[in-house]
Amino acid sequence: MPELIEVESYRQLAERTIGRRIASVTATDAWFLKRGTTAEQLEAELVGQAARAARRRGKLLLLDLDGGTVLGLRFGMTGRLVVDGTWGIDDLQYGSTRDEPAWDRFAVGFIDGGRLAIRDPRRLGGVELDPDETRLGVEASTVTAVELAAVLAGSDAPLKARLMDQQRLAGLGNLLTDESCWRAGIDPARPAGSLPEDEVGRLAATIVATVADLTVRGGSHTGDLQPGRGRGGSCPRCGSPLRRRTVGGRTTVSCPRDQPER
DNA sequence: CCGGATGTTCACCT
DNA sequence: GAGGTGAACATCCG
Repeated sequence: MPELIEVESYRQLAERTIGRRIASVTATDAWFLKRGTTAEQLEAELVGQAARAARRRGKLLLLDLDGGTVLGLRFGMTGRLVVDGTWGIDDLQYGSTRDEPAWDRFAVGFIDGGRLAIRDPRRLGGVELDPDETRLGVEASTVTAVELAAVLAGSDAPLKARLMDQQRLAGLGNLLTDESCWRAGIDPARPAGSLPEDEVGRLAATIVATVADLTVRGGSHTGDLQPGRGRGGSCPRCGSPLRRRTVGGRTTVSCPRDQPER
Protein backbone atom coordinates (compact mmCIF):
# COMPACT_ATOMS: atom_id res chain seq x y z
CA MET A 1 0.00 0.00 0.00
CA PRO A 2 0.18 2.78 0.21
CA GLU A 3 2.13 4.23 2.99
CA LEU A 4 1.45 7.74 4.17
CA ILE A 5 2.68 9.31 0.92
CA GLU A 6 0.34 7.34 -1.30
CA VAL A 7 -2.64 7.83 0.97
CA GLU A 8 -2.02 11.56 0.94
CA SER A 9 -2.20 11.44 -2.83
CA TYR A 10 -5.45 9.51 -2.53
CA ARG A 11 -6.72 12.16 -0.14
CA GLN A 12 -6.07 14.86 -2.67
CA LEU A 13 -7.82 12.82 -5.31
CA ALA A 14 -10.75 12.27 -2.96
CA GLU A 15 -11.15 16.03 -2.62
CA ARG A 16 -12.73 15.92 -6.06
CA THR A 17 -15.73 14.27 -4.47
CA ILE A 18 -16.39 17.03 -1.95
CA GLY A 19 -19.89 18.42 -2.23
CA ARG A 20 -21.07 15.72 -4.63
CA ARG A 21 -24.17 13.88 -3.48
CA ILE A 22 -23.97 10.11 -3.18
CA ALA A 23 -26.63 8.22 -5.11
CA SER A 24 -25.57 4.64 -4.52
CA VAL A 25 -23.26 2.36 -2.55
CA THR A 26 -21.76 -0.89 -3.77
CA ALA A 27 -20.47 -2.91 -0.84
CA THR A 28 -21.04 -6.51 -1.85
CA ASP A 29 -17.76 -7.81 -0.44
CA ALA A 30 -18.44 -8.45 3.23
CA TRP A 31 -14.78 -9.23 3.89
CA PHE A 32 -13.94 -5.65 2.98
CA LEU A 33 -16.25 -4.18 5.62
CA LYS A 34 -14.38 -3.86 8.90
CA ARG A 35 -15.21 -3.64 12.56
CA GLY A 36 -18.87 -4.44 12.37
CA THR A 37 -19.69 -2.10 9.53
CA THR A 38 -22.43 -3.57 7.35
CA ALA A 39 -23.58 -2.93 3.82
CA GLU A 40 -26.95 -1.86 5.20
CA GLN A 41 -25.34 0.73 7.44
CA LEU A 42 -23.24 2.08 4.60
CA GLU A 43 -26.31 2.38 2.42
CA ALA A 44 -28.25 4.13 5.17
CA GLU A 45 -25.48 6.52 6.19
CA LEU A 46 -24.03 7.40 2.79
CA VAL A 47 -26.84 7.67 0.27
CA GLY A 48 -28.08 11.23 0.05
CA GLN A 49 -24.99 12.60 1.75
CA ALA A 50 -21.99 14.47 0.38
CA ALA A 51 -18.43 14.74 1.68
CA ARG A 52 -17.61 17.98 3.43
CA ALA A 53 -13.88 17.23 3.77
CA ALA A 54 -11.28 14.61 2.88
CA ARG A 55 -8.81 14.05 5.69
CA ARG A 56 -5.95 11.65 6.30
CA ARG A 57 -4.55 10.22 9.50
CA GLY A 58 -1.52 8.06 8.92
CA LYS A 59 -2.62 5.58 6.28
CA LEU A 60 -6.32 6.06 6.96
CA LEU A 61 -8.36 8.20 4.55
CA LEU A 62 -11.39 9.85 6.10
CA LEU A 63 -14.36 11.40 4.37
CA ASP A 64 -16.43 13.66 6.61
CA LEU A 65 -19.99 13.51 5.36
CA ASP A 66 -22.29 16.45 5.81
CA GLY A 67 -24.63 14.41 7.96
CA GLY A 68 -21.87 13.88 10.51
CA THR A 69 -20.89 10.35 9.59
CA VAL A 70 -17.23 9.65 8.87
CA LEU A 71 -16.29 7.13 6.19
CA GLY A 72 -12.90 5.47 6.76
CA LEU A 73 -11.02 3.92 3.85
CA ARG A 74 -7.97 1.67 4.10
CA PHE A 75 -5.86 0.41 1.23
CA GLY A 76 -3.74 -2.42 2.60
CA MET A 77 -0.70 -2.99 0.42
CA THR A 78 -2.41 -3.24 -2.92
CA GLY A 79 -5.46 -1.01 -2.77
CA ARG A 80 -5.79 2.05 -4.97
CA LEU A 81 -8.32 4.82 -4.99
CA VAL A 82 -10.12 5.47 -8.24
CA VAL A 83 -12.22 8.61 -8.67
CA ASP A 84 -14.10 9.16 -11.90
CA GLY A 85 -11.76 6.73 -13.61
CA THR A 86 -8.57 8.43 -12.41
CA TRP A 87 -5.94 6.94 -10.08
CA GLY A 88 -3.92 8.60 -7.36
CA ILE A 89 -0.27 7.63 -7.43
CA ASP A 90 -0.36 5.07 -10.13
CA ASP A 91 2.83 3.28 -9.53
CA LEU A 92 2.38 0.64 -6.90
CA GLN A 93 5.26 -1.72 -7.29
CA TYR A 94 3.20 -4.72 -6.44
CA GLY A 95 0.02 -3.50 -7.97
CA SER A 96 -0.76 -5.70 -10.83
CA THR A 97 -0.11 -4.54 -14.31
CA ARG A 98 -3.59 -5.67 -15.11
CA ASP A 99 -6.57 -3.67 -14.05
CA GLU A 100 -9.69 -5.64 -13.33
CA PRO A 101 -12.92 -3.85 -12.51
CA ALA A 102 -13.72 -7.03 -10.60
CA TRP A 103 -11.18 -5.86 -8.03
CA ASP A 104 -13.38 -2.95 -7.01
CA ARG A 105 -14.19 -4.02 -3.46
CA PHE A 106 -16.18 -0.94 -2.53
CA ALA A 107 -17.66 1.96 -4.48
CA VAL A 108 -19.99 4.88 -4.21
CA GLY A 109 -21.77 6.45 -7.16
CA PHE A 110 -22.63 10.14 -7.27
CA ILE A 111 -25.77 11.70 -8.66
CA ASP A 112 -23.62 13.44 -11.29
CA GLY A 113 -22.68 10.03 -12.67
CA GLY A 114 -19.15 9.95 -11.21
CA ARG A 115 -17.79 7.29 -8.95
CA LEU A 116 -15.27 6.64 -6.15
CA ALA A 117 -13.91 3.13 -5.70
CA ILE A 118 -11.22 1.14 -3.95
CA ARG A 119 -9.60 -1.25 -6.40
CA ASP A 120 -7.70 -3.85 -4.42
CA PRO A 121 -6.62 -7.18 -5.96
CA ARG A 122 -5.61 -8.77 -2.68
CA ARG A 123 -8.46 -7.40 -0.57
CA LEU A 124 -6.06 -6.17 2.09
CA GLY A 125 -7.80 -2.83 2.52
CA GLY A 126 -11.17 -2.12 4.01
CA VAL A 127 -14.03 0.24 4.73
CA GLU A 128 -15.35 1.33 8.10
CA LEU A 129 -17.96 3.76 9.37
CA ASP A 130 -16.88 6.19 12.08
CA PRO A 131 -13.43 4.63 12.63
CA ASP A 132 -11.83 5.14 16.01
CA GLU A 133 -9.26 7.79 15.21
CA THR A 134 -7.77 7.56 18.68
CA ARG A 135 -6.25 4.27 17.57
CA LEU A 136 -3.75 6.21 15.50
CA GLY A 137 -0.71 7.91 16.95
CA VAL A 138 1.05 11.13 16.04
CA GLU A 139 1.44 11.93 12.38
CA ALA A 140 4.77 10.70 11.02
CA SER A 141 5.08 13.33 8.30
CA THR A 142 5.34 16.09 10.89
CA VAL A 143 6.71 14.23 13.91
CA THR A 144 8.83 16.30 16.30
CA ALA A 145 11.75 15.17 18.42
CA VAL A 146 9.63 15.47 21.54
CA GLU A 147 6.83 13.39 20.04
CA LEU A 148 9.21 10.73 18.79
CA ALA A 149 10.91 10.54 22.17
CA ALA A 150 7.54 9.70 23.70
CA VAL A 151 6.92 7.05 21.04
CA LEU A 152 10.20 5.29 21.78
CA ALA A 153 10.57 5.79 25.51
CA GLY A 154 10.78 2.77 27.73
CA SER A 155 10.44 0.16 25.00
CA ASP A 156 12.60 -2.89 24.52
CA ALA A 157 11.02 -3.59 21.16
CA PRO A 158 13.17 -3.05 18.08
CA LEU A 159 13.15 0.57 16.93
CA LYS A 160 11.54 -0.45 13.67
CA ALA A 161 8.63 -2.17 15.42
CA ARG A 162 7.86 1.03 17.29
CA LEU A 163 8.17 3.23 14.22
CA MET A 164 5.65 1.01 12.44
CA ASP A 165 3.24 0.82 15.39
CA GLN A 166 0.37 2.85 13.94
CA GLN A 167 -1.14 3.36 17.35
CA ARG A 168 1.94 5.31 18.41
CA LEU A 169 3.26 6.79 15.16
CA ALA A 170 0.89 6.83 12.21
CA GLY A 171 1.87 6.62 8.58
CA LEU A 172 5.18 4.83 8.17
CA GLY A 173 5.28 1.46 6.44
CA ASN A 174 8.09 -0.95 5.71
CA LEU A 175 9.82 1.05 2.99
CA LEU A 176 9.66 4.47 4.61
CA THR A 177 10.87 3.03 7.89
CA ASP A 178 13.91 1.35 6.35
CA GLU A 179 14.72 4.41 4.27
CA SER A 180 14.45 6.75 7.27
CA CYS A 181 16.62 4.57 9.51
CA TRP A 182 19.19 4.26 6.77
CA ARG A 183 19.30 8.01 6.11
CA ALA A 184 19.62 8.65 9.84
CA GLY A 185 22.37 6.06 10.19
CA ILE A 186 20.54 4.15 12.90
CA ASP A 187 20.17 0.37 13.11
CA PRO A 188 16.43 -0.46 13.09
CA ALA A 189 17.00 -3.46 15.36
CA ARG A 190 18.27 -1.44 18.31
CA PRO A 191 15.92 -1.37 21.31
CA ALA A 192 13.63 1.63 20.80
CA GLY A 193 14.16 2.99 24.26
CA SER A 194 17.93 2.84 24.03
CA LEU A 195 18.40 5.75 21.63
CA PRO A 196 20.06 8.80 23.14
CA GLU A 197 18.37 12.15 22.75
CA ASP A 198 20.53 13.33 19.87
CA GLU A 199 19.71 10.25 17.81
CA VAL A 200 16.00 10.61 18.52
CA GLY A 201 16.16 14.19 17.33
CA ARG A 202 18.08 13.24 14.22
CA LEU A 203 15.67 10.42 13.45
CA ALA A 204 12.60 12.65 13.82
CA ALA A 205 14.06 15.24 11.46
CA THR A 206 15.08 12.50 9.04
CA ILE A 207 11.62 10.95 8.98
CA VAL A 208 10.03 14.31 8.15
CA ALA A 209 12.63 15.03 5.47
CA THR A 210 12.37 11.54 3.99
CA VAL A 211 8.59 11.73 3.68
CA ALA A 212 8.88 15.13 2.03
CA ASP A 213 11.62 13.99 -0.32
CA LEU A 214 9.94 10.79 -1.45
CA THR A 215 6.67 12.67 -1.89
CA VAL A 216 8.40 14.90 -4.43
CA ARG A 217 10.03 11.89 -6.06
CA GLY A 218 6.70 10.15 -6.42
CA GLY A 219 6.20 7.55 -3.74
CA SER A 220 7.41 5.32 -0.93
CA HIS A 221 9.26 3.11 -3.39
CA THR A 222 11.51 5.92 -4.68
CA GLY A 223 13.98 5.81 -1.78
CA ASP A 224 17.73 5.53 -2.21
CA LEU A 225 17.65 2.14 -0.55
CA GLN A 226 15.02 0.76 -2.90
CA PRO A 227 17.35 -0.55 -5.61
CA GLY A 228 19.24 -2.51 -2.95
CA ARG A 229 16.23 -4.18 -1.40
CA GLY A 230 16.66 -7.32 -3.40
CA ARG A 231 19.32 -9.82 -2.51
CA GLY A 232 22.89 -8.82 -3.20
CA GLY A 233 22.28 -5.08 -2.92
CA SER A 234 24.92 -2.63 -1.80
CA CYS A 235 24.75 0.58 0.22
CA PRO A 236 24.31 3.62 -2.05
CA ARG A 237 26.37 5.67 0.39
CA CYS A 238 29.36 3.51 1.24
CA GLY A 239 29.09 0.55 -1.07
CA SER A 240 29.03 -2.07 1.68
CA PRO A 241 26.88 -5.14 1.08
CA LEU A 242 23.44 -4.48 2.55
CA ARG A 243 22.07 -6.66 5.30
CA ARG A 244 18.72 -8.36 4.81
CA ARG A 245 16.89 -9.77 7.82
CA THR A 246 13.54 -9.76 9.61
CA VAL A 247 13.01 -7.01 12.16
CA GLY A 248 9.67 -6.34 13.74
CA GLY A 249 8.22 -9.10 11.61
CA ARG A 250 9.10 -7.45 8.30
CA THR A 251 11.90 -7.84 5.81
CA THR A 252 14.42 -5.19 6.70
CA VAL A 253 17.33 -3.82 4.70
CA SER A 254 20.12 -1.88 6.36
CA CYS A 255 23.80 -1.06 6.01
CA PRO A 256 25.94 -2.80 8.64
CA ARG A 257 28.58 -0.10 8.35
CA ASP A 258 26.48 3.08 8.26
CA GLN A 259 23.90 1.78 10.75
CA PRO A 260 26.03 0.21 13.48
CA GLU A 261 24.38 -2.11 15.97
CA ARG A 262 25.33 0.19 18.75
C1' DC B 1 6.80 -24.74 -8.04
C1' DC B 2 7.94 -21.67 -4.22
C1' DG B 3 8.67 -17.53 -1.70
C1' DG B 4 7.91 -12.95 -0.89
C1' DA B 5 5.79 -8.36 -1.58
C1' DT B 6 4.28 -0.48 0.51
C1' DG B 7 -0.72 -3.89 5.70
C1' DT B 8 -3.78 -5.11 9.52
C1' DT B 9 -5.94 -8.07 12.71
C1' DC B 10 -6.28 -11.95 15.48
C1' DA B 11 -5.12 -16.19 17.87
C1' DC B 12 -1.69 -18.33 20.36
C1' DC B 13 2.95 -18.57 22.58
C1' DT B 14 6.89 -17.18 25.67
C1' DG C 1 1.65 -6.67 30.00
C1' DA C 2 4.99 -6.85 26.29
C1' DG C 3 6.80 -9.04 22.30
C1' DG C 4 7.05 -12.49 18.81
C1' DT C 5 5.10 -15.63 15.28
C1' DG C 6 2.07 -17.33 11.95
C1' DA C 7 -2.27 -17.23 9.56
C1' DA C 8 -5.54 -15.00 6.64
C1' DC C 9 -6.60 -12.08 2.52
C1' DA C 10 -5.22 -13.01 -3.36
C1' DT C 11 -2.21 -11.69 -7.09
C1' DC C 12 2.02 -10.96 -9.42
C1' DC C 13 6.88 -11.63 -10.17
C1' DG C 14 11.47 -13.62 -10.11
